[in-house]
Amino acid sequence: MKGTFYITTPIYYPNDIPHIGHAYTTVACDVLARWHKLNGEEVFFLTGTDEHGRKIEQAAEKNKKKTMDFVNELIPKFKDAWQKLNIGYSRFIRTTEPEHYAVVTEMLNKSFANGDIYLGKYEGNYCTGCEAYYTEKELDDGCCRIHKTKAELISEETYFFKLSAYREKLLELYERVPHFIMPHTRMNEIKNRLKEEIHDLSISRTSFSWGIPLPFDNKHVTYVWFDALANYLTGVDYPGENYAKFWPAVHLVGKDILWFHSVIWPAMLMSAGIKTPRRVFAHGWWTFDKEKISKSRGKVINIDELIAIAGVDAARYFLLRETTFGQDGDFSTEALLKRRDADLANELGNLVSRTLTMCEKYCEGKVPAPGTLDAEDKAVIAKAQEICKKVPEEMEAFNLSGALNTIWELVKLLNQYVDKTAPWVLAKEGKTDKINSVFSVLTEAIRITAVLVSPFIPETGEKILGQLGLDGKAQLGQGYEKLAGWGVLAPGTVIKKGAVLFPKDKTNAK
RNA sequence: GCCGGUGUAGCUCAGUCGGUAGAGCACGGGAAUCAUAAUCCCUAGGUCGGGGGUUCGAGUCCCUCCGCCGGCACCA
Repeated sequence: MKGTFYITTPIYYPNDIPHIGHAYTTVACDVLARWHKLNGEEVFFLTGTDEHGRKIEQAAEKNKKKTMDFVNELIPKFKDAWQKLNIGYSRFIRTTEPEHYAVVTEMLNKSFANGDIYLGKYEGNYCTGCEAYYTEKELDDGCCRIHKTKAELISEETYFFKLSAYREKLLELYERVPHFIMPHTRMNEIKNRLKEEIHDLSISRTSFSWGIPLPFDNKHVTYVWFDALANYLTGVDYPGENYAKFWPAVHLVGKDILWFHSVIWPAMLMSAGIKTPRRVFAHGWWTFDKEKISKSRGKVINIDELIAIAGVDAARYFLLRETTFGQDGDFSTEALLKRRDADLANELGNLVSRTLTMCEKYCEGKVPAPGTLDAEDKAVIAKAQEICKKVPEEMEAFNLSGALNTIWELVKLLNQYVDKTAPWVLAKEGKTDKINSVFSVLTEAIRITAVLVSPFIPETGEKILGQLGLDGKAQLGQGYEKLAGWGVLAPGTVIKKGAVLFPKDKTNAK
């Protein structure tokens, strides 16, 4: 084993319908998890749901259900979505699990014992209709958007966490771990914000009861922070074996919740005497046909719709290739189909297809032993080896789109190589030595491509390996060093050209 | 308002330590026929937002103006 890798998605609010935003974070985590697994590391990949809070409590009431029953009915939607998207998580955590209560309680007790939690008064704009506080920004001219009534300035007793006490320590953390927050511009934003004064954090409520009671005052229920964020510890059975093995985690989050993960969460951990996370990466948002995603205006794409357009792998590929990882992107059906057709069907799919067809025709359907390798053959091998070195560097920097770009350099090179060597001409001329070299190089380079691509589009990766006469799953478990080497595919292996990888004629792949 | 970023070919963007501009896509032309009519080759004369400065020489450094974008966190 080469070490461990622990990656998390945020826990999602189960009241939502899983849509492209959830899918993006989750797929990106899945790709990183698969990559590290491919690299021979032991991987723990956590996702789940955040099930406490006033909104859930109210939604359950509205549906005339017991809160727990109501929540239970919402969870399959998420699990189902992840299964369809081929997400290989290690654990699906729910904040309503008893184990989680224990972890949250312990963290609260530790912070309390440290003197980081104190009783105070929270003052805010309160809408009686919603029974909730709102920030200035969330109000229209001081009025609640739902009830259109003036929010009242009221105060209530709540416990605070001394976030302000951790300002310096957080800044030190960012200095000590240069890539703690990524991308770099986000690090700057957070640092700048922290240069100013920060307020302590209200961590309890008395206005609802669906949550975890404070261990030192059970009139109060834990408000989001200690509850939701602590899931990352519960996920690895803190303080048990998995925790010892996998912590600290890499958190992948949307840019909207970066503050929580890069400021509040590390401060909480410091207070509880627990190691801070390894890294927090904030990705961008998707627009839909250039418009902000909005449920009310129908500008949402849920996961079933996403997959229905061009299949699972095309969807996964699109999300990670279309936009530089970390920046915002625009989703449209046309753009997705274009990616599927141009990159996946025409370039990758067709490369496999033309190679295997010719291999059947000119090499009796077997991987040939190479003939004498000339300069142009060797150039392809050299490039493949170079790419095998570059991709891990990009994955290490979480540059997922960059990694795909690099992999496609190889795909493009191989199509060029086919055209340049023109095996159909070689066949007419009876140049079997060169033909053997060409198909030896091509099949091996395609094998490498399949390996590189497998974290992103796992189904396709395995299919290609299968067509090369290999057992895809077994292959991918062998460790990157071996898989990225040249000469793994043994001469004489019988290829099995299968169905076209990305058929274009149907708009519905599945 | 404060902080930060950005403005480069029709579109999306690369441009490292300053030395007279690059890629992908789209468009146009051609080659080839193994393949999912897929692939490959050729074609970009863009005042590098405006102006000023430093320098032998500036997308590349400095100043200034204009435009656009992001952050300003108890938005669970």
